[in-house]
Amino acid sequence: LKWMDPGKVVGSVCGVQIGDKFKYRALLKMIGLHSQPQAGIDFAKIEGKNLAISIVDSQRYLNVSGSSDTLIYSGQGGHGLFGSKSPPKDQQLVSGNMAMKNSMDKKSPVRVIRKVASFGMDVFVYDGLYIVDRYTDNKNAEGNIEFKFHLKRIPGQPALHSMLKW
Amino acid sequence: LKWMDPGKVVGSVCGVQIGDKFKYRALLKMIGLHSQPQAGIDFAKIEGKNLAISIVDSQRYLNVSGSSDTLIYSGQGGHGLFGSKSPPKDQQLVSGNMAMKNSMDKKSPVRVIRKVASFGMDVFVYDGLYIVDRYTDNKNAEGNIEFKFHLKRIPGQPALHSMLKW
DNA sequence: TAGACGTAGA
DNA sequence: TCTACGTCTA
Repeated sequence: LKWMDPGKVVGSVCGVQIGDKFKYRALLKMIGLHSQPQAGIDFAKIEGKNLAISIVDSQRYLNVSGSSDTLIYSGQGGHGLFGSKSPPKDQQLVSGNMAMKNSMDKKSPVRVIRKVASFGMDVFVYDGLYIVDRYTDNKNAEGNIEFKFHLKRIPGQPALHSMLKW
Repeated sequence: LKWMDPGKVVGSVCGVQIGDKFKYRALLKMIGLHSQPQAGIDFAKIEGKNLAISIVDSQRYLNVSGSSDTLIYSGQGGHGLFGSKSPPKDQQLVSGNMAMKNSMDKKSPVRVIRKVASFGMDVFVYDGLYIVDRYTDNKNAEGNIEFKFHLKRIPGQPALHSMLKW
């Protein structure tokens, strides 16, 4: 009746390689890649501080991928999603956003999972470890504060595109 | 990349016995018991008509279980759920509700899955095949039309309580 | 208890 | 595009 729980791990997950694909968010949890059923930022309390350990880029926020080793990830909260009905608000430096800042301060690695379309189907692909380099908290088009976390891929990992076998 | 899809079946599902328990709705789909991720009524087009093939009683509507072989199931739509924020409306005889009526007319069996609490956890239990006996479309407390489908358990099936082994 | 980058089908 | 008896974590 109870699911095996792989728990929360910082850094690489044993047995999971770059390019591994998963159909459902629920699978990410079972494998131990990302525990949150919907939230994009997963974090864990490490030595008394919440550190971000994985993020899922489902392209529902206005994230920007620069080169293949750069990712700009929008903070959560404030209803900044596409098609959200709730009135927009300022994002707050709490919860997942605070965890992202803490990971930045500690230079702690963050797993990145990207939702990509493949043959008309969506899949979640593991893209390896990133470091949060810096963040901004500018106002967006509606005038509300929105965090943007700038992540850099840790060098030495195989390129994602070279690991994609469909 | 693709899930095995057991497809939609009317009546019993091969390999599934009364009393079988499932933790998640997603499992009901994988097994072929109920394809809808949230909707309570699943249906399929049979000989040109949509017939209800399975329902999930999650107790979010005001359903009434009479004796162990009777079930009164509320129609869908009209936001008749507990804690719904949307303004209530009249339910319409469309979609799942229409499928329930069609199953009634054809005396086509409907699988019933019940969400029950067990040791503080929720589980979905397969309860066997029912026939839609009749339905009403009275106004509820708020003055909106609400369907009530009266289902009778097909005789000869083992009692659910006798199959429950926790 | 409420928030969160869900998901399939109509 | 939107609805639908979802589901987990904090």
